[in-house]
Amino acid sequence: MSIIIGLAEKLKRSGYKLTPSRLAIIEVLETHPEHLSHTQILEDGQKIYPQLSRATVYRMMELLVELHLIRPLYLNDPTQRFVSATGGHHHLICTHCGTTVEFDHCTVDQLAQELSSKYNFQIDSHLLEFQGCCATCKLS
Amino acid sequence: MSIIIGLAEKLKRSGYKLTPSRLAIIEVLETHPEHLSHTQILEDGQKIYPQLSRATVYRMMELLVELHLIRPLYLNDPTQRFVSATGGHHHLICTHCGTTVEFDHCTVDQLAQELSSKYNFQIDSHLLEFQGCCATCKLS
DNA sequence: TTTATAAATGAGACAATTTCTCATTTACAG
DNA sequence: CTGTAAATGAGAAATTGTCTCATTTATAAA
Repeated sequence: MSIIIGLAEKLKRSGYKLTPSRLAIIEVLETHPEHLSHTQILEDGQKIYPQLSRATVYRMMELLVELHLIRPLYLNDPTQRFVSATGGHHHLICTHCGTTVEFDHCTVDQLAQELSSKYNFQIDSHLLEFQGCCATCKLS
Repeated sequence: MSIIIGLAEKLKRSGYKLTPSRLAIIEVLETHPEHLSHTQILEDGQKIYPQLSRATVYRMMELLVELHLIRPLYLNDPTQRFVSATGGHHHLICTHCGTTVEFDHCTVDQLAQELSSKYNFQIDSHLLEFQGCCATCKLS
């Protein structure tokens, strides 16, 4: 699940205005478990707020990435998609059929600490993706 | 480093023809340590083989991804880039300035095994990305 | 409540990226 | 050498991403 709770509050708290466009985008993000692309967010957002424009979606996603609330990722096509940057949202991706399994349990915290001190890098989040072949595709 | 050795042999062995276009692309991939985009590969490839076309670059990258020889990734812009899918090529990405540090040491092998049996997934490769703030950006 | 103001927006032009088609060429097995 | 399927280049078309600017609006402060 990629549900991100409380985006509106976090935006507000950071000093940004809560406009109908932004609320529509947030509603889409909070109610869709998928890994949405800009276009999907635009289309679903327009069902809630028809004047929503493409430019606003791009601006909003850029803002949310800056605030570390979401994170861009690639799955298995050339489309930029987004997942929550808070909490573990990691993937097993089948490179044959594109099936994506999400898992939360992740064991890289210690590695993160080591890298952080080695490179003097403040680590905000991480993404772990395994690529391979799913059960179904293994049969064919 | 993102150097990928032996692409030509692997392609050949999988039954694909070794054309001048493909050899030019391979040469670019094998001699450039950066995370190249389609456009960069096209431009550099045309220095080796001037008639190389954009369509061929797209087709070739798609093929190499299918064969698990390279892997698409995002850094800090909406451009699709590629790294070797063999061996560890992981990243620390600064979300402020885009600086990317690459590291090889990775500690997810056991996790990979667990996931593999839990989901009956054959895992071919993985990608680990840490996002945060680099030493320079922390100062400003 | 009203008002002032910076922030945010939509619309659409524009630019870049990606996909597709199709006639022609080519690598390579036999 | 030859036949063949695979691969290619060129450019059209579609999609995705960026930018500008006149207008609107959320919100803080009066």
